[in-house]
Amino acid sequence: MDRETAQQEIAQLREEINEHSYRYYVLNAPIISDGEFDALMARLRSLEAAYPTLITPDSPTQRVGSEPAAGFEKVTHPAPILSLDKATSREELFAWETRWRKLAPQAEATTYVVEPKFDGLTVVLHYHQGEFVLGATRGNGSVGENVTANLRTVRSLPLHIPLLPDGPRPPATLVVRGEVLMLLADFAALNRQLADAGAATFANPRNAAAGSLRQLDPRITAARPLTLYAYSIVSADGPLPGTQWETLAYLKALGFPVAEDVNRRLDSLAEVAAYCEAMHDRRRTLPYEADGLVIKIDDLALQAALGAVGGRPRGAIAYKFPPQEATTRLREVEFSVGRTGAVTPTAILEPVSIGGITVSRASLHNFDFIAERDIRLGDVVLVHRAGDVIPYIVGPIRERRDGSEQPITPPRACPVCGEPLFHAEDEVAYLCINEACPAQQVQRLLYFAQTLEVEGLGERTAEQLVAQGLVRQPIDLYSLTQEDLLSLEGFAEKKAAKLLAAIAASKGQPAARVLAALGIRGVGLKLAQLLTSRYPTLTELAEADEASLAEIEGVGPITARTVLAWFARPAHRELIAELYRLGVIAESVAAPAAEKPLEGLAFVLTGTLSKPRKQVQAWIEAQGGRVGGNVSKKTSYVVVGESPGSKLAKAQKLGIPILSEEALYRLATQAQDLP
DNA sequence: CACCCTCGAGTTCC
DNA sequence: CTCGAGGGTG
Repeated sequence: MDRETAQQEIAQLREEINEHSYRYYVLNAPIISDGEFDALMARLRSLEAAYPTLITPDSPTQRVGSEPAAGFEKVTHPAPILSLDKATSREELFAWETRWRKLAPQAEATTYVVEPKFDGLTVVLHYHQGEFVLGATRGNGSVGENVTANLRTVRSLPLHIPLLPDGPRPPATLVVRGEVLMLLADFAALNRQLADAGAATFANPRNAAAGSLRQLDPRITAARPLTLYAYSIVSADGPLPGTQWETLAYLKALGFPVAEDVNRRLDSLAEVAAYCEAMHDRRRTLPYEADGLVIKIDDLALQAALGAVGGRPRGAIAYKFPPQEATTRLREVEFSVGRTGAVTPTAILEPVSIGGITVSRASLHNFDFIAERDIRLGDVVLVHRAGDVIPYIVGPIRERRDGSEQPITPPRACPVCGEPLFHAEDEVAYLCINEACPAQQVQRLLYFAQTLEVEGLGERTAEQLVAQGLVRQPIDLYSLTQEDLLSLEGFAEKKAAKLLAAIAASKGQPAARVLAALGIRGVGLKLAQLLTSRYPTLTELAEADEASLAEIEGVGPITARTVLAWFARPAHRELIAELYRLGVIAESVAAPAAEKPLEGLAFVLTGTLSKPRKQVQAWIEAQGGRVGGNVSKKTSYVVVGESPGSKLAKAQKLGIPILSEEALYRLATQAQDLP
């Protein structure tokens, strides 16, 4: 191939690749597969390798990052980046409207634009004749740093505009403001990758984005999954839209990603306030972190006329969501003993309100978790709510130490029974290995009752039954009498009869369920089903040998050994026999081979469904499908209910098909009709 | 042997 | 929801 032909093909490839990137990153509607896209890139790379002089800085291959810079140059922004006034309530929003209306009594416009307040880094992007020539960080608002080389590696940043040939012609010079951030799914993947490599992880997506953008070596930035959203035009030589809403549309037409999922134009502040409040719950379904919303007067001329006071523009305001994290003091650490004997540390916190609820406890998971984060007694710790629900300790605020903080060490003895704890070298957990430990007896009983769905047997009752010596192991439940129960505090005839009935009703269960209820380490419902699919009765299972157990798909040598060790004990064999004798385990009846329309499909459920999630899960499994906890490449469908969680975002990112609950039921019936 | 995925176990608050 | 462990895979 001669140079000229190569040059033509290179130009064509670049155009194609840019168009497909735009469709993928900005329009979210790719028209070719990832594989085809990679092939185009590979072809371009090989041509450029053959003709290195044809490589230009705006080539899509150059997003991989160039040589490291010695430091960042300073860049003076064409207009200072101001910070916004804040509002945390509907009242403060209305106060803001009253304020600006006083200054512009003639104004009739009541139209506002609401946009996400991204938790990322503000960047200023300069284009000359449609080419991206300079990109800077916010810095102190007036002077930022030149991070052009790093920004070039951000996939969703247009290197030249417009991206589509039929887009509007850009002005000769154009300065755009936007936000660089890391999507939550990308952040999680990056942290997993860093952790696996033994490197330090980032505390949050914002730090990850900041750390990635401020790398002196752009090749590192290139390997980090950064994303851009644009939201305003700082300057341009030529006519510009007169409203914020049109500006957003114009930016999109030029090829910039805009946050269409959140952006709204609303006709009154009452609607704005309602939208803000509705976003409290919706924020966690966003693919990125946002700590609030930005509200701007749509009319840009009016915005400009209102000016700024104290470095804050009057024509816009930031609405902050109620915080989902807070700092508080770690007062104490409590140690609990689970049914397996594992000792779990729990932080007792100075009560603090996070996102509307008061948090006073949080799991510390294990002692490695404490050591990794260097969490100490008396520390002020940062607490957030994982998935906006479960309190999670992010780590200590080291700056707030006064030297009185004490290290947290694993106890030597079981906090409940006092026996020495066992810590295997290659395991994280500290275990109480005393089987008679009351804590374990209680937890095992609870687990058994829960697995067999014995209603009315809660923690308090379980504790009493064990403390009174009425129940040592779960099977003792079946010999409880009315009299026994009446001796317990809070039990009168009605409650006692109810519990006895519930215990009796728990008989006649499939072998798998009872096997799971026994609480053999590592054997839950799934594993129990695997085991009983090969050995339908527990008596047969007890006779199996290690090798044949480990042959079962999904059962490995370790699980096989644990199971066998359990069945090797005479007391346990006795227990199995007794469970059959009492009828707790039903004599196995071969289930009729049902139609399995969802065979081989993997589902993940998110949001509130019309029926309890468990019920939907059971139904899917009855149809032959599997239900997983998190979305991965292997997930076939994500079933979405009301106010879905982060799984929806992940599914969209991975391109996993989304089903409504109704569509799920339809899927099963349609499949049944297939030949 | 390093990855990715699934499962089990423990957990919070109302 | 998070974390660890076990199992399977390239």
